[in-house]
Amino acid sequence: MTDELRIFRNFIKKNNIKNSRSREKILEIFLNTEKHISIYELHDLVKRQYPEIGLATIYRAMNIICRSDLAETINIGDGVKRFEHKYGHRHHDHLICIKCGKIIEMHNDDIEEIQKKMCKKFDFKMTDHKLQIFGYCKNCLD
Amino acid sequence: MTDELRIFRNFIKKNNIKNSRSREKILEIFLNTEKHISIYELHDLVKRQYPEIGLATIYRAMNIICRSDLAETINIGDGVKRFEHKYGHRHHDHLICIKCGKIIEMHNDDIEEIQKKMCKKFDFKMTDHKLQIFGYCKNCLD
DNA sequence: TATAATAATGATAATGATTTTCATTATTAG
DNA sequence: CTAATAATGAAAATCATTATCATTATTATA
Ligand SMILES: [Mn+2]
Ligand SMILES: [Mn+2]
Ligand SMILES: [Zn+2]
Ligand SMILES: [Zn+2]
Repeated sequence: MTDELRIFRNFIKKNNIKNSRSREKILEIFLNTEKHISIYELHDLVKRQYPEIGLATIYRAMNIICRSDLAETINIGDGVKRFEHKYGHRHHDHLICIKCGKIIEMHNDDIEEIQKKMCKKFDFKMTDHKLQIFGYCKNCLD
Repeated sequence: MTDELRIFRNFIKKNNIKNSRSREKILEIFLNTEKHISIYELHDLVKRQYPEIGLATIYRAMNIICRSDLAETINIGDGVKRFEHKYGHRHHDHLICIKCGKIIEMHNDDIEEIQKKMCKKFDFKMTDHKLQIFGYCKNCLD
């Protein structure tokens, strides 16, 4: 059994949620993609193997998967939530190509440090942050 | 006439848009608030002086005001776009209190510099970026 | 294993922000 | 002043997401 499945089942047990075949299939398919994936795209993927699974079930499953800390959402401002793996992936920021939609992941410790410093300056207790850089990726520069 | 009104009328002229009383009133009221304001809130404000102005007109006006670079949108992830002044306000990032909704503005040149460096590293041509830090403001810490 | 309690499901309706449509009104060039 | 056309408000449409509800699946326990 994978770490992720173990974590998921633990979360299910701890929260008086019942097990469900569908939900574990959704988790499996989500974990097998490396995209920043929307509900709609994930539903499409899931339907290929399990055509009977409805959209609402994907919403409900991804909600629980996020609460179990296996996924988190990103919002690039186009009105659609996307999901990415959280387990085994350290915090990172995103470079988002406004032409092709490509999302590049990056991390920089200095930025993180300065952020903390700025929070201290404003007596602000940070719980989370997101840095998104919009522009053109390598391939989309003429 | 204010700088802003001049810029606005120039933009109107350059883009074959007709002048409109309502639109300039919306602009005026928007410029008189210093909040990060939603369409709904702005409509409420506008209705006090001009009860006949409809919601769609606020949407249409703010869209043009943004295109004229007098305003820009921020999206703090609650599904509602907010607008803030752009003219005469340099770029800044936001600390967003997840309890009371307060938005603190901050700017740090080092962060901006590192961002540019990271873009170079990935051959990415930045057009825009946003950094949002979520947490608790001074007043909301117990 | 059978059963009762209850959570999960899919279809569909509801919601909320935003956009579009359309008939009417306002602006503007000539 | 008039014709052309953009702007308007009301209402309908759209789109992502959430809630509802009757049915099905899971699970604890008798
Ligand atoms: Mn990512
Ligand atoms: Mn601001
Ligand atoms: Zn690209
Ligand atoms: Zn606060």
